[in-house]
Amino acid sequence: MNQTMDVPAKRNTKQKDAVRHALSETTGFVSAQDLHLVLRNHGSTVGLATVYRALADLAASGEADSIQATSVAGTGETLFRACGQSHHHHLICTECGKTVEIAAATVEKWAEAIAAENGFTESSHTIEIYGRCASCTA
Amino acid sequence: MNQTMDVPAKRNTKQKDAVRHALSETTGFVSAQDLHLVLRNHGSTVGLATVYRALADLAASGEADSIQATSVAGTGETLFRACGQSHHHHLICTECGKTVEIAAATVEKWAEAIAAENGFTESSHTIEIYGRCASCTA
DNA sequence: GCATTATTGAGAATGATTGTCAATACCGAC
DNA sequence: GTCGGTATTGACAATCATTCTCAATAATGC
Repeated sequence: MNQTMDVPAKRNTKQKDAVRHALSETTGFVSAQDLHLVLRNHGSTVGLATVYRALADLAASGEADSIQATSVAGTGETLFRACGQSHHHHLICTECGKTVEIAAATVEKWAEAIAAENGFTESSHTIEIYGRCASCTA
Repeated sequence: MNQTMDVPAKRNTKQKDAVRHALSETTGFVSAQDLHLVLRNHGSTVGLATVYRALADLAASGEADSIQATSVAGTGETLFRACGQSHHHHLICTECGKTVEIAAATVEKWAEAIAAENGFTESSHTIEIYGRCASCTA
C-alpha cells in the first residue's frame, strides 16, 4: 500500500459535465475541436484546453473511446465518442461517421491466442471496421 | 479509359531508394523523423520533407504500412514499416517495437461479415495486436 | 461562511506534418 | 552522349492539433 496519494482528488465541475453531456449527444465520433465549437455555440464558455482535459479524463476512466482519424483529412486528429463500459469495437461509416458498437468474444480470444502463440504477454488490441453505411450507399 | 494522365509520371530517385532501403533495414516501426535521422547519420543529405513524401508514396503503393503511435509517448506520430504486399495485420511489442506479421483469413471474413450484417459496404478494417514480447518479459 | 487547492481559460509553446519555391537531377528524345 | 522538359528535392516557413503556463476561479471539507 504505497499509494501515498500522489494523485490529487478529482472534483466535479460544470464544464466536465458539459463535455460529458455534449459527447453523449453525438452519434458518431467527434474531435475535441468540434466538441469545443459545439459547446461554444450552445453558449458555454469552456476553453479548448479544458475540453481536451475533460476528454482525456473520460477516455482514461473508460467513459469514452478514442480513435485516430487517419483515413480522413487533416493532420490526424483524435476523435472521441461516449461508449458503454464493457470492452467492444466499432463499425464506423467513413461517409457520415455513424458508429455501431461491436462486441465479439471470438475475436478477443483470437487476438489473445495469436499473442500467446508468439510469446507475447499483456496483450491488448485495436480493432476498427470501416465501411459505408446503408444510408450513405443510397 | 479516361485516365487522362492528370497524375505526373513517377521517377526513381536516389533518395526514394534510400528511404525504401533504410525502411527495409528496420525490424519494427519507425517514425519519419527517426528514419530521417538515420539517413543523415549514414551520410545522406535527404531533407525531412522528402522522407515524409517518400514514405507517403510507399504507403500509398502498398510497400509500407503505417500505424498511429497513440499508445506511446509524444504527440502521436505516424510510424512506418516495410511490409509484404499481401493484406495482413501486426503483432507489436510495446516495449521494443518488434513486429510480427499476422495473416488471418478468419478475422478478415469476420470483419466483412459484421459490416455486411449492419448494411455496410466497401468495408475495410484496422487490426493491431499489442503486447510485450518474450525477450522483453525477461 | 472560509480556507484550501483542483480546475479553469486564454494564449503561448511544442512538435509532427505539409506547403512553398528556386535549384537540381531524372528520363526520354535526338 | 547531350539536351530539354519537368518531377523531385531541400531548406525553411506555415499549419494544425495538442499540451503547457499561470493567474484567476470555484468546488469541497470544516
